[in-house]
Amino acid sequence: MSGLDSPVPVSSPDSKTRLAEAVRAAVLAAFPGVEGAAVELERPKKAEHGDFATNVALQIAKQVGRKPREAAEAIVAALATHAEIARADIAGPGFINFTLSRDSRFAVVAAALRGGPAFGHGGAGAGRRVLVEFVSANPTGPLHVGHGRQAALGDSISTLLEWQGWRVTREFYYNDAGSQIANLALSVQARIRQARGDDVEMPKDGYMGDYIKDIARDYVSEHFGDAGGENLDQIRAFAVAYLRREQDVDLRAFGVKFDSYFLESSLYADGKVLEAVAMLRDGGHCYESEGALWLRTTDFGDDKDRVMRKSDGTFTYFVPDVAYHLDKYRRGFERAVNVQGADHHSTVTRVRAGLQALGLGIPRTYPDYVLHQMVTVMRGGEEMKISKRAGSYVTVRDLVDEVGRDAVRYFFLMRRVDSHLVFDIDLAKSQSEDNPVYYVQYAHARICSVLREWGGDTGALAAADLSALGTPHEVALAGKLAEFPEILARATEEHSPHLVTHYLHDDVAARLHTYYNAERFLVEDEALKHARLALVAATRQVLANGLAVLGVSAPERM
RNA sequence: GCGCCCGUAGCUCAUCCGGAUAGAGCACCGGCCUUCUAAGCCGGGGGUAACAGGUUCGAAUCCUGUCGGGCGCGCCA
Repeated sequence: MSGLDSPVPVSSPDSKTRLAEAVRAAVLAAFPGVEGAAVELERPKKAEHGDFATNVALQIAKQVGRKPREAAEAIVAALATHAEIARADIAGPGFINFTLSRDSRFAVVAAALRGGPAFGHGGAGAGRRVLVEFVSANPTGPLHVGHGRQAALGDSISTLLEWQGWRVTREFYYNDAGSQIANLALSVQARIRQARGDDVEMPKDGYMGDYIKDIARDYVSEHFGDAGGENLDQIRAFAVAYLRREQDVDLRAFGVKFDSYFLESSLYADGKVLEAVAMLRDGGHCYESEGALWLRTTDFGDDKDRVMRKSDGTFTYFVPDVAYHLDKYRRGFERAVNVQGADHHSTVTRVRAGLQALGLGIPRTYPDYVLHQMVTVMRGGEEMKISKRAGSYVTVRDLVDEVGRDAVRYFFLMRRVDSHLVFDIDLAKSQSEDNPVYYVQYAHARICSVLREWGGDTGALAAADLSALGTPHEVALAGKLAEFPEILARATEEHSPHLVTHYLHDDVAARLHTYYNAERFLVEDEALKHARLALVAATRQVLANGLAVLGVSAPERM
């Protein structure tokens, strides 16, 4: 292909890295032996502060016994000529502001177009393995909105990790044997009997949603030998299979795929629970009291010790939890990320304590936890609390049916995980720029439309001559595009997809909008037209890649 | 009572491993404008970042305390 040389290696040092190294060298040249001079380059908020800024002079001023601005002058004087730097200015209390050359400013356009769907990938994971556990809903009912938030978060965090070179396994863990499942079987049994006219009560704390009646009806129609609902084991197996199937339908509609499903019961069947108990005992942190077996988790930072085996001889959930995470570690997952609701935060300390008590040298912070706050759903200015199917809560399916998968995913990712999320159904449905997902998708479709209207070879734009670019809008847009790989790297480290949503909306789509209003792209001047089309095509690529990380589609027409 | 999270413009939220004048959208006010898609544009008012201390050259950001809200504190999962 003409003009398309070998693709830019995505891991090659970019302007920022090269500049940081040059500044570090200058600092050492100006102040030999200076310590702790970590050169952090940041992208200033104000355009007049240039493309990059560093506070290194302020950091070292005291140590080297100079005023910050004097130190900054010395550093600038020591700075070797650098093709990418157009100028270096000292400003404010002692910041050094760097302005890049025009070529450097727009280098991102070719990088994004050549990188294509891979633009934004990084190598931090280096092929290591990570297990992301999320949703992990017990098969006792339809998925609720909290599970939806977990599904969106877990899937996006997984994608982010993949983009940084991690080998990711998405895993769904579920309890198929505990007391909640017994309760499910009893609830179905009661509905079977009620349906044939028996005067029976629902169990205490039974599941009251209409779906229990559906399961009862299907059970009866498929199990003629048990019209009276006598076979509780068979009912339980049927109900679990039924609800697992339902949850899978919902997850598929949501576009989430798991690589593996892990059953709590398998930990018992495979002897892993007993093995974990034996290991904990050998570790010397167990004791018997009041007829129960305890683990001294207070040795590892817990505020009280935890029961492992109850006085009735059964284990608490804590033991299989430890066995499960030991199993993750043994399967070769160097890291594990658990996405759960904040109501599980009390398990964090005790699971980690249990893993420490094994004495295997598992990292103290294994696994990582992403605990999200509550979700409430608003419609017509009022909180929506119930659904027909589930009875007492709003389901993922309700949301997806009403506003579509893209909006649900985007809305679940828009907020920091540690703040309460209000899902505004009316906003999610609206086709207006007030709706953030619509706004971002529209920006993408609009660029596609411009490129269609042009009708030229978009592949050739990667090699376009960009020397006609240079307006403030163009500089600002290109600068934001260049930030994309950094945003992804940070979102990965912090398990924070919301950084990507804000970046796409506020930084990319909004700037494109401004640019669109300020300039025409399909102008007479061929060189200018190609340069502008290359810039917007690069913008399209960034929007598409960002949406892909969120699991949201990037439509070509709207 | 104890633990974790939150408190930023009228509203919804960014910024938070310390940096420059705390940003964006909506709403409000004043002008202009009718499109490569069907997103109007420009300008303006609006802030004690809950509160009080501390650390620092510098605090929305880190630390302590107070107030307010959410969640969790069982031999339930």
